[in-house]
Amino acid sequence: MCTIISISTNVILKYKPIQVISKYCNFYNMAKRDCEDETPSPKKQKTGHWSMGLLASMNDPMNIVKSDDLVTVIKDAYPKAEFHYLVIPKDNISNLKALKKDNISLLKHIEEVGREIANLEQHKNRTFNFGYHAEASMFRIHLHVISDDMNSSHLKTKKHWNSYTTPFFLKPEDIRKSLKKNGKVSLPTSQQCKEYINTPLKCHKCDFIPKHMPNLKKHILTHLTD
DNA sequence: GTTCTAGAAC
DNA sequence: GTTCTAGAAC
Repeated sequence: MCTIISISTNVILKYKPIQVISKYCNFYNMAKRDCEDETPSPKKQKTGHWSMGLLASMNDPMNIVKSDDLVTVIKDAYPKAEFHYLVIPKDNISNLKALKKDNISLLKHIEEVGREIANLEQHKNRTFNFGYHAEASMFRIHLHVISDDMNSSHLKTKKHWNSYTTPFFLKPEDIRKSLKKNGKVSLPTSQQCKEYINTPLKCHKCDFIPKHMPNLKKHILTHLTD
C-alpha cells in the first residue's frame, strides 16, 4: 500500500509543477500517516486512508456481490443511482495510466462481468451504463455499472452528475481500443476533465436545462419507469 | 471518495 | 432569511 504511493509520488515529483507537488505531498503524507500510525484506531486499522476504500470493501465479504479468479464486484458504498456496482480486478492496477496491452483480455472480462450483473433478473427493464472515470479518486481501476435512472440521495453535486453524463465517463471499449492501438490508454487532459466536470447541468434523457442540482433531481423523477 | 460550512445566489 | 454551491480538510 505504502509502496504504491511512494512510487506514484516519485513520478509526480519528477514531472509536476511546484503547486501540484505540494498538493500531492500533502495527500502522500496523509496516506503515509495512515500506513505508519503505530496506534491506529480500530476503524483506521480496518479501512486506512479513504483512497484505499475500494480495497477494503472488496476484502469484506459483506460487500461482495460476485467474484471469480480475476475480479470482484461490489455495490458502490454511495450509489449514484438505484443500482450502482463496481467491477474491480484482483490484479493491483492502480489507475488507467497503469494499464498495459497485456491487460486487454482482463478488461474484456471486466466488461463481461459488468454485463452479467446488469442482466440479472432483479434488473429487468433497467438500462445500465458502463464506464471508467477519467480521473478516479480511489485506487484500483474500477468499472462503474450504473442504472440510468440516476435517482439517488447520494447524488448531490454537479461533479457527481457530470462524472457520469459527460465524456469524463469513459467507454470501456474506447479504453481497450486505445490500449490496443497505442499500448497505453488515451485520457483527456486535466484541463479537459475540469471542463467536463464544470459543464452546465443538463438532463441526460431530454433537453431540460435545470437551474441547479435540486431542480435536476426533481426533474429526473419524471423519467422514472418501473 | 465524503463531510462540513462560508458566503454567493436568490 | 433560506437555498445552494464550492473548496478545505494538516
